[in-house]
Amino acid sequence: MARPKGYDPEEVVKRATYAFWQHGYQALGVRELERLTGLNQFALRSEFGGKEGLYLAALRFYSEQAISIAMEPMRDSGSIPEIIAFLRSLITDGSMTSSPYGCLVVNTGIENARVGSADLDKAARHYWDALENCFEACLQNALDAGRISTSTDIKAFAKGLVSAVMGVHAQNRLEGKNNAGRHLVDLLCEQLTAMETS
Amino acid sequence: MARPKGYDPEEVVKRATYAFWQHGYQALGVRELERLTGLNQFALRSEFGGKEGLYLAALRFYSEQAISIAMEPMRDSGSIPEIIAFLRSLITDGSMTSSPYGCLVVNTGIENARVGSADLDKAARHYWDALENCFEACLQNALDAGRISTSTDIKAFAKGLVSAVMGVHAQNRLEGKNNAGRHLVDLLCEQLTAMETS
DNA sequence: CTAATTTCTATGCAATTGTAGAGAAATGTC
DNA sequence: GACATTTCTCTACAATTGCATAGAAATTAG
Repeated sequence: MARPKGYDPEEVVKRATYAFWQHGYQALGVRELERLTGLNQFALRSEFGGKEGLYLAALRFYSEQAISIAMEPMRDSGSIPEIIAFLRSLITDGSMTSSPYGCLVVNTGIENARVGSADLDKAARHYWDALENCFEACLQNALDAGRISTSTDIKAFAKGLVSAVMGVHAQNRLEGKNNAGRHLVDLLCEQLTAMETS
Repeated sequence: MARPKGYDPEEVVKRATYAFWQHGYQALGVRELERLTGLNQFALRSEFGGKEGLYLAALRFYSEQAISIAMEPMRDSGSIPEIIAFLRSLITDGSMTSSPYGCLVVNTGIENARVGSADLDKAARHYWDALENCFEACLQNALDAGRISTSTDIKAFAKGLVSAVMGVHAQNRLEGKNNAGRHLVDLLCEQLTAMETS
């Protein structure tokens, strides 16, 4: 009935994600993007809605992956150890949240790419909200279990951890090493451990 | 002997700093840059070496200002309170280290602007080294005064604080509010205070 | 006033940007 | 094999990019 596509849409999104992750949005031209993803110019428009469309697809892919995989252990019955494990995963080989290129969502927000920022802002906000909720749930579980002080401001602490995660990603990207932010991770883990044992 | 310049070089660098700070490097075209700085096309080349040259001048200006002003209290006889004051300045109106646009050095590093990265990397590294040294000196002073535990790994802690500062700036830029990173600042200040009183 | 020197304005240029259109190519159905 | 449908390649286009050249303008020295 029709000519088959010469590419795998999923694979393309995956490759696009890594490409934007590494180079950013503006610095990556469509021709280089086509080369890196194996996409042709026509498909970039017809299937993904051009450079901007593919960028949004990449951002959603990254976000979904990170939320469904990296944050998963924290979601239901997580507590302090799960937070610590997540923080450690930010600087551990093999984790998708650990990269010499930092975090796509952080990079996107800082580059402030002049894309139609409506969908873009929404995707970014959704990501950080998910992370904050995970931290908050874990802290609440820890509090319910009597493992941390009842005087702890859980919401504020969760927000603080989110910013710290951004710091780890930023440090990783600035140094081009996926474990450059390890000292901040250590610092946070020590504080979490101290909260628990006191 | 010659026609006088129609602009104030210092003022131009100042305005360029704010412009790049806000818009980033790539997203800011030379024509808009000229408009925002009051510069003309000829002067941009002859006096500053084009867009890239002005960018480097802006980065140096920002760095020098921050190092000589914001970090100054930490430099000589600083201790824990001086670190706390610096961290608070990151989210305080009127401080040059507090901005809804984050930090020029962080933004630069993350955008990974494809400028001749030799000078650029050097400027950025110098900035973070200066900050790390300030933190380290303050912690050393605190340790020498017996105000914190001798088991504290001062160098590691200082490095962790630097990453945390990046996180505060990132959060500020992502939300477009100069105090968005306040929860991380609170978290760090609490930890520093706890270290001191224990 | 003239000349010399520097700065400014105007125009343009080669390169790149993202996008678009037209015909060729490749498939399944008849 | 012919057709319809979808995908792909090729070319091109308008816009923007940063940069550069040339002549005009403004200032001081003589």
